[in-house]
Parts: sequence; structure tokens; C-alpha cells
Amino acid sequence: MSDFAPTEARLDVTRRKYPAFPRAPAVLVRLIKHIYKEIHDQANAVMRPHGLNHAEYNILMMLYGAPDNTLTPSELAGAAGEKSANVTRLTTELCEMGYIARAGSEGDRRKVALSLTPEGLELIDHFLPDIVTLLHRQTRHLSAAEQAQLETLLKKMLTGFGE
Amino acid sequence: MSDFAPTEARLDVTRRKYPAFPRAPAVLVRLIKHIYKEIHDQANAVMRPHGLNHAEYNILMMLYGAPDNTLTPSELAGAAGEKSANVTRLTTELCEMGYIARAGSEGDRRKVALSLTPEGLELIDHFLPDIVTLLHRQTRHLSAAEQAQLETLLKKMLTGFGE
DNA sequence: AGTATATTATTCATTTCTGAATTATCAATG
DNA sequence: CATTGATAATTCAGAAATGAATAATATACT
Repeated sequence: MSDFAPTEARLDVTRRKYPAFPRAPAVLVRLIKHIYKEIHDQANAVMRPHGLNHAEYNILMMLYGAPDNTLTPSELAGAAGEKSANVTRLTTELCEMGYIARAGSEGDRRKVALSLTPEGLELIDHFLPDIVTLLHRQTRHLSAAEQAQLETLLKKMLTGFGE
Repeated sequence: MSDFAPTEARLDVTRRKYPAFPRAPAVLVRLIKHIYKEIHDQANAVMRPHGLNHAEYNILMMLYGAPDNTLTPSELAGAAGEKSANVTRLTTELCEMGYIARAGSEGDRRKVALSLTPEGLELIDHFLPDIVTLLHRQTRHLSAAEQAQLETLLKKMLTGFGE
């Protein structure tokens, strides 16, 4: 599942037909796609026994990391990398499950405050060990130095992605 | 759209509450998620005028890079990182659009051969300039050396991801 | 104050994806 | 050659995500 050689071979074929196709950027994009899909699938598998999926896990963790365990839907969208329409759906479901609560914001009445409930916090404590294991597994081939280096490079890549 | 500082802040909060949460792996995973989502959105936007989405683009490019412009559905699933059920749907649609063709495989009658049609090849030639531009834009902050380094590290991360 | 512009969140129809069967073929073994 | 177990592709129902439109509130400007 992790043999990247065929991808390289395909890229060579592509470049023979279309020499302007930039090898390194294309490899990077394909690698990131493959890694993301694995991360996504594995997170889904780990979270399933807890009754959640990857997206819901992310929403909860963004709130867990927020001051006061509270964010607005649009902050949550940015933090979790979800479209706002999707955040509405996900948070509505999480509300129904009792893990987060919705409240109007006093300062700006357009805004909505989404907060973890005690049940949500309890759930997080319950699944975090599995996630920690998963994170270690997903990075186990990289030394601490390599992780730091990779972090630097990915941040650089992300810089100004939207312009 | 590319300010990663809030993510780091959230991670610090998380680690104060739950010290075992591994900082570097979590950052890497979140970075990859963010970059992938950007890549996905931008590819969707670029391909839309051509009547395709990111997934369909990928399917076509995997065939473009294959010997004889032909792959089986399961090869395609591995190459494009899509679930096989999804490959069936995507390729059926691409067949209906006339960009690829389905044929039974002679050697093994369980297999199906999916090939680019001349129309498919023509379409690819037509959209590739836009994709090349996009790929350069997405990696423009990285030097050639950095791209090579990043490639090495991502490959290392991907190694044995599935075990 | 009144009007135009921007932001926030949601809704809705549609598209896209997933996981769990199901069907068909192949390969190996007794 | 009959049976068992793997592999390939598809189907299907349900889940998840998207883009475009809407409603409500806020901000800036004249």
C-alpha cells in the first residue's frame, strides 16, 4: 500500500509525452494526496468504535484546543479545513449527540458559540489514547529531526497557498 | 488562508491538558490535511471549466501515465487513491463522457481494461497547461533543493504506512 | 439616519464517497 | 474434478461534502 515506485513510473511516462509537466511538484502533490488519504482512512477506522468519523474528531479537537473550549462556526471551518456548510451539518450532529452545545454570541449576534460539553470532554479523554497511538504509528519512520525538517518544509509550502 | 499559527496555539492548549499528545506528529498530520484540502479545492476550481473535478482529473492522468494508456479498475484505485466502488462510478461517468473505454480483459476474465480514448487524450492536452500552472503555483515557495528534500521526507513517512 | 457593502451562519439540491454485500472468475489443494 | 479460498469488479443504500442561494446582522460611508 506504500509502494510509490509505480507513481514515479507513471510520471516518467507522462513527462515523455508532455515534457512541460513539472516532475517535482507533481510528485509532491501526489505524495501528499496519498498520505492524506491514508491518514483519513486510518483515522476513520480508529474513530469508528467511538461512534465518530475523522471530520467529527477534528471538530472536537479544534474545540479542545480553543480557549474556553469554544469557537464560532467560521473559526471552526478554518481550523478544521471544512467548508462552512459542512461545519453546520457536523456540529448539528455533534449537538444532537450531546458532545457540543450551541449558543448565541452576545457581542455580535450573527455569531454562534460552539462549546464542548462535559460529555464531549469525557469522550475526548476516552479516545485520545487511540489517537496518540495512531499518530506515533503514522510518523514512526521519521526521526525527531526529520519531523522538524518536514514541518518546516510543509509550512513553507503552505505559505501563501491561497494567493 | 495559510496562517498556521492558530493551529500551533491550539496544539499548545491541547498539550497542556493532555501532555501525552505528540506535538510534532500532530502538526505534521494537520499540515498535510490543510495542504491537501487546498490542493483539492484548487484542482476542483481549475478543472471545473473543463467539465471535470479533481477525482476525474486524477483518473485520466493515471491512465495517461500508464503503458498503453490502460489500467484495470483496481490498479486505478491504487494509483488514484480512490476506493474501488468510487472508481467504478467515476469511470462509468468518464465512459459516458467518451473520454475512456471499457473492455474485457482476455487473460483474466475478472479484469476490466480501462483505456483513454482519442477524445480523452485530446481533453488532457487541452487542460494540462492549466494544471502545469497550478502545480508551479502550489510549489512556488520551495526551491528545487527543498522540493527534493520534502519529497524524500514524505516518501519516508509514507513507507509502511499500511502495516 | 439611510444606504451600500461585508460578514456570519444556515439551508437546500446535488454531487461525491463510503462500507458492506454480491457476483463472477481464478488458483490451489485434496 | 470438486471444493475451498482468494481476487476483481460491481451494486446499493446510506453518509458526507459541495456550491450556490438566502437570511440576518454588522460596518462604513455620505
